[in-house]
Amino acid sequence: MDYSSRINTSLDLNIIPLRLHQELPKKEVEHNFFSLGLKKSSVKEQSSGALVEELKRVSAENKKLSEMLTEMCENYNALRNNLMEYMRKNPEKELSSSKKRKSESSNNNSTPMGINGNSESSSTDEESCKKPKEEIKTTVSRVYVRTEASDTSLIVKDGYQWRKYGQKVTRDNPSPRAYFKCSFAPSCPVKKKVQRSVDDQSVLVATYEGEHNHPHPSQMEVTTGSNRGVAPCSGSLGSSAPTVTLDWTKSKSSSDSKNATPKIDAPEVPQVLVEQMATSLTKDPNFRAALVAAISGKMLHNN
DNA sequence: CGCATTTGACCGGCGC
DNA sequence: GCGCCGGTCAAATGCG
Repeated sequence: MDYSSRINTSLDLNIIPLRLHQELPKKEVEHNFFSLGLKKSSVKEQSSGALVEELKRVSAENKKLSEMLTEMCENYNALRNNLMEYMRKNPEKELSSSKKRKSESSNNNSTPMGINGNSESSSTDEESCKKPKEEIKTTVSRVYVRTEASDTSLIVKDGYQWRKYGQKVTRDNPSPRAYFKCSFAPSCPVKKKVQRSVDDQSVLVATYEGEHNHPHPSQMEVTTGSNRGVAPCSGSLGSSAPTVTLDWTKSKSSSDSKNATPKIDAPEVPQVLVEQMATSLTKDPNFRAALVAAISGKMLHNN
């Protein structure tokens, strides 16, 4: 439940070796990395020994991080189960501050979670009896994407190509909602709606409807790093529910096992969390510097 | 010139 | 039946 009291999620794990972090500015680390080969052997041995030491430490920290991640996932699952239980018991107590249209509330019935974007069609158990039309098997998933706050475009780069066909200002959100169809339409029936979050203007909420019936068109593009500008939104959106951003552009690199099906279905949460952690780590310049130092040490050690 | 985007009009469902 | 609202259409516009 209260992660913060049990787990330090700040990633401040002393992963960065103090020596590198404090004594050596980043530039100096890089400089050493490139000049290591020119140093005398004694210095080399000394520094490589220290680096091996640090490498061990980093490995230990990595292990610790993995354990924390596991625990966090367990806590998350427990929380989710509790919420599901609660919602099952109080189905009519939606967070309906403003009365929404029936169709919408039925579609979004499973989405307060935000995660598990699978929402695996609104036609699961309880809602199916409401409207005959709902039986159309459209899978609805919701994805949160953090963008630059100044970025006014409602573009979510998920690798697919979309054609915008409309934009509306809805009642419950002052920011406009953009409507997109898959550019493979009409053969591909997938639509998506993109709107800024009411709570956090820097977060785009993309709602996907349907499943692509064609392969991912940008397998090539993604490898060239076309995911700039889309950063995963870790943490919670608002305070009501834990939310997870699904960064579709990373689906290629995440795991080849599930790469075969470019479906809308959200990957299971632990995988997402792992990716978010990895992203956070790789974005950290200090971590990168330490990594560079560790790798160089390893290389020297092998030579 | 062709294609994508914009934007106001229109449609249909829902609540009163 | 009427008005509100979300969603879609399609003509106008912009861009390469």
